[in-house]
Amino acid sequence: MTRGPRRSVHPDAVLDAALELIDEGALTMRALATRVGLTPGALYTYFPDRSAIVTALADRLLAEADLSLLDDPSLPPHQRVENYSLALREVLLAHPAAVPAILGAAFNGPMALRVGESLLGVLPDARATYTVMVYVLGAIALEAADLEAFGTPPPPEPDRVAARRAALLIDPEQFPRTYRELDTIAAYNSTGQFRWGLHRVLAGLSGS
Amino acid sequence: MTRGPRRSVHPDAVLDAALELIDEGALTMRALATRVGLTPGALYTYFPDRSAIVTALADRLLAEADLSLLDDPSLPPHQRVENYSLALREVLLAHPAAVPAILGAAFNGPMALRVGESLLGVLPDARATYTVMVYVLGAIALEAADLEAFGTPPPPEPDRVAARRAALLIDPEQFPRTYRELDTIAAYNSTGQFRWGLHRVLAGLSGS
DNA sequence: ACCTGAACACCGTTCAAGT
DNA sequence: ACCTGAACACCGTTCAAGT
Repeated sequence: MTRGPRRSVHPDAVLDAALELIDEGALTMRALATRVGLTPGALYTYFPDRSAIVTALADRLLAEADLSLLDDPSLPPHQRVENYSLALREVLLAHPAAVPAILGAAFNGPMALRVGESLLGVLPDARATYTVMVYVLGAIALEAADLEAFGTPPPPEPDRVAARRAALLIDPEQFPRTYRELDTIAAYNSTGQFRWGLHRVLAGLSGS
Repeated sequence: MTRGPRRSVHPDAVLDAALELIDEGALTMRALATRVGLTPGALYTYFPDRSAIVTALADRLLAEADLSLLDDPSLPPHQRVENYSLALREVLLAHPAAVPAILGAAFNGPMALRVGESLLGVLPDARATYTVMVYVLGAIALEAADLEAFGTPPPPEPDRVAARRAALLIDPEQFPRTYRELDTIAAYNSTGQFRWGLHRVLAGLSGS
């Protein structure tokens, strides 16, 4: 019974443009309006305010990670969690500037609910589920912050690790333990470290 | 040989005022200048720009958690990590609005380096150290985001858990597992969940 | 060096008026 | 309902000029 669209642009097109602008470094209502061919005031018939756009965007980004990775019955539970976590990490790190919004806003959104429900099907109890979410989102948040320091698009991971290693100038007298671990520290923000930590976390949750 | 101060206010006083304004909900250069009795432009003789203020503030906040908790030789390593983590959590959750800045900025700061060095004295290897930092900072970030939804000062933890529980209206048909765990989910942002998860993470790291 | 006053180039949001 | 044009009340930052 709904009539044809009266809007000149689809709300999803607004979110597309918003994500582009976040990736480019600055999401403003004025730039967003220009990009979709509207006047700033017109955006307020699509979303009540700027924060509603960011929230909607965060939830949509969360939806891009394939949730069915958690359901594959042919794989052991920990493998499913790892597969989904890696997928989520990839999706979110493709848009590092949007990550802070996700931690703040979207984990109350509708998609976050679905993620939680699926995770509960794989892990022993709710506390374990939350512990994994904390680790995965925490790692992604720290990586995203670091990633923003590089250009856009950022150089590949090995180059980033090498650049970080070269930038770490540590006084061995003052920070002897740090100095000894510089190679590992330079690789903190890497897929390898992410997986290593996730394995340890899951191991700890199994023994409970 | 340095002469007496020529500045009308100490840089630390600028940071004090900046933290107040963050806690009140909005740190602007203009409000900050007014609070310390200056004109906005004068702030730029103290800090090169707004982000430098936020970075300095984040590092100072990090310094408020007692690092010596990690060194106490009379306690087992895991107990020391827990004591410090709880102290850091308390310091940061007292200023939830400042937490995003800490994740983004300060973990390259001078104080972050000292935290890392001390942690390396307690935990087996650098990868384990980072895994703990990810868990602790991730949990604090998620809790801080939630805490900002409450007033200032926020109600005590049990009241917050109860309020969250009452707000969780879940369809048992669509989200059966979530529905079954509502009490636990309402307590995600609590000292108990934080400690439980930290114990599991540390257990996982011991077995490596 | 530190600070003021004033300006520049922006913001998010509102709202009467048009279609 | 959707949109424009214009305004309101802000921003961070710069800079000549004063001390």
